[in-house]
Amino acid sequence: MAHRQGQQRRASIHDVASHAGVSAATVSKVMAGVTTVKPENAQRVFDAVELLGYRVDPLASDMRRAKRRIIGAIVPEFESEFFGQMVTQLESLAEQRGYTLVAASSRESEARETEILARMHDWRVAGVVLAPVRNEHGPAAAFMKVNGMTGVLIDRVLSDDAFDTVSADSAAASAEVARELLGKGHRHILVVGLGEQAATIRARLDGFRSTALKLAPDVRIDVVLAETDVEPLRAQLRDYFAKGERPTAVYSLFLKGTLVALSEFRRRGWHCPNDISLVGFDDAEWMQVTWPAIAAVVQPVRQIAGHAMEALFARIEGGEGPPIARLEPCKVLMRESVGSPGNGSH
Amino acid sequence: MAHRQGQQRRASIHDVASHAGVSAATVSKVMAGVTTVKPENAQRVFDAVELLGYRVDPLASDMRRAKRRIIGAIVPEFESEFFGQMVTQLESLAEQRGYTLVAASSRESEARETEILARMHDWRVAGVVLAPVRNEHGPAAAFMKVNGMTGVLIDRVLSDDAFDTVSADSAAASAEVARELLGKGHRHILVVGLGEQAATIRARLDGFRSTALKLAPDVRIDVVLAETDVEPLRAQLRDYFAKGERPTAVYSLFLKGTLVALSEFRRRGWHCPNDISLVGFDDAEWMQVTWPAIAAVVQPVRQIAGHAMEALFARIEGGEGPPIARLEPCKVLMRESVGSPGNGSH
DNA sequence: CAATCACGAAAAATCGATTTATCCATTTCT
DNA sequence: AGAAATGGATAAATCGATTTTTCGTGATTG
Repeated sequence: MAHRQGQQRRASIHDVASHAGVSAATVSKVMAGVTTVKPENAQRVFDAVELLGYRVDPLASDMRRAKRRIIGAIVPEFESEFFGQMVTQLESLAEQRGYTLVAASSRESEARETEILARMHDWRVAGVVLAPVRNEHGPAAAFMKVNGMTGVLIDRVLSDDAFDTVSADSAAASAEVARELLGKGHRHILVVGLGEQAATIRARLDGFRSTALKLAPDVRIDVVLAETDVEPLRAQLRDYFAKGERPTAVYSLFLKGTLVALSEFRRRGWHCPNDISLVGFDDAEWMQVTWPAIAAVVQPVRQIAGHAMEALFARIEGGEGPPIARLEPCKVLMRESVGSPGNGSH
Repeated sequence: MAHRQGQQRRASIHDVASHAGVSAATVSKVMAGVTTVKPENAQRVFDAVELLGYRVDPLASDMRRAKRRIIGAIVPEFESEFFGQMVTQLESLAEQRGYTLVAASSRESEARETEILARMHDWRVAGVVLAPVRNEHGPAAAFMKVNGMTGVLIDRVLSDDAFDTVSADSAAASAEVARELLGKGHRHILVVGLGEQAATIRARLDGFRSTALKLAPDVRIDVVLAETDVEPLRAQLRDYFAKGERPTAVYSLFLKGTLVALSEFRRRGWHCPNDISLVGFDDAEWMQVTWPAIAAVVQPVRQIAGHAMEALFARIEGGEGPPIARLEPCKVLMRESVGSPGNGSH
């Protein structure tokens, strides 16, 4: 761990200045690419920089600046494909603009979310992409407002009076799922979800229900909504089926719910789509290689990330005007896990 | 976006000092929790801090410090469950010690890896957890050495002469897979992998092959190794099967390979385990809810993260001694996708 | 030929803290 | 009583840059 090279102090602008025989101010100008420096001196500075392996110290450099070329990203978790792809996209887009993305996860805690935000504020980030734990009305968004931070809210949000928002058009996608399922003849459908993420889940549920009822007023829609965690949902679902309920299709409003549903089907020996149909919000790579392939609503991650960054940079560069709420269309992939009721063997 | 509060300049230590009627030095001491301050003055400082909403500016505060309470984490990608869980764990462990974790992804590029590392060095991180793209001999580890950075290498590494390493015991896990498959009677096995990640993939392949050959010298082991990307692997695999090769089991050395194998099986209408058996390195949540459940090697993410952070903090706190290479044991879950050859219908 | 400009570079102020050196009152010791 | 020690606070130096101001020199102009 101890190395000759590593021991010596990092070269400062003054070291470069004295090696090049100029003042620190001149070095600073050369590094900034200012043209009012005699080419000869500039060259000596470049040589000294090369020789000493000098790099501008961002801590010192940024101290006088109001904002740094850093974008903060806060997501509820890193463990899902969705947020993993989201952070990857955001990171790549930030890099393209010469910004550095600093990512952190709130791990589904609003308190942590606000703490991270405060820290990012201390770091003077130029802007923040926040995927709130719950919705746009939490303490984190409030903190951003009070402190005049620049930011964009994504995913579990609908619209806000202070920040631009970008999210998947959950309601429209749910409506399409409703059309598909009813079109196949389903008249008893179970919807499973997790309540905490209010904004999105509500949109998904309402979008589904209203469209379904419009198409077939006699349709029966059961809802199993857990408050916070996955395990209670599993228990509730187990109870539901244990009571003898036999919907012909299940629509899961989020990925974990799809997994829970599948594992319950498995436990009971039900196969898709013969015994029951299944559609889930959120696609995953594995869903197209399983038997059956699982039908899913694909969220447009790239579009959400792209428009979020576009909106954010527009604000960073001083863009004015009322906040814009974008809804990006989803794609619904009806795979083999969905069939018509009554084709099964039970 | 414009708010009264947000407009006004952030309070500095001097603002607090003048409000409290003391010097900036005194404020600094109070903030640092030094006891040699008259309680009365300390109280006035606290009041002023409260009133002005003062927070220490980390940029200024850290400027004189050699190291900041920041840990950098660099992973090859954010999109897999494995690295998602890893970053989550690392973040949580850093938080427990009062450090902030800054995560970034190299997106499978060694150049980017080194750039990120240089940036983190500029930020004076206290230490780095690096999951290198390829192995411990890349430019990133070299950079860390030259610059005397404190760090730990994880995942795609075996051991290093400068840094502690922590990774899954790929060889042992592969050996166990070999025992399981041979025990079930398999004598023609295909191993699929991606070559770039040299360190790990090689260990997995060698561990499998040596054990298999020891147990049954007559076993036939085919290997399909793609260089860099997934699509070439898919093509190679397709060719392999098209030639009429019919191994009775496939062992995939990494998650994406498992997906590729499954999708090829699907294309050809083969079912596990009747037509062919499948085991994959890397577990995922969905593998236990599909039909059949997919056998997998579970990497001990928590242990790897835990020991990596332990080792890192030991070094940060000045721990000396030669670098330690840890191998964490994996668990092999033999699920339904593995059976005995010849039980099938083809 | 003296006065004004332009150019390039250096000196000094600044950013917001921390830390060292100093200073002033008391209190304690001889 | 005078010297030394102590507690508590402040002034000043420092970290490593950027930015503003100042300065000197040579070129242009009235």
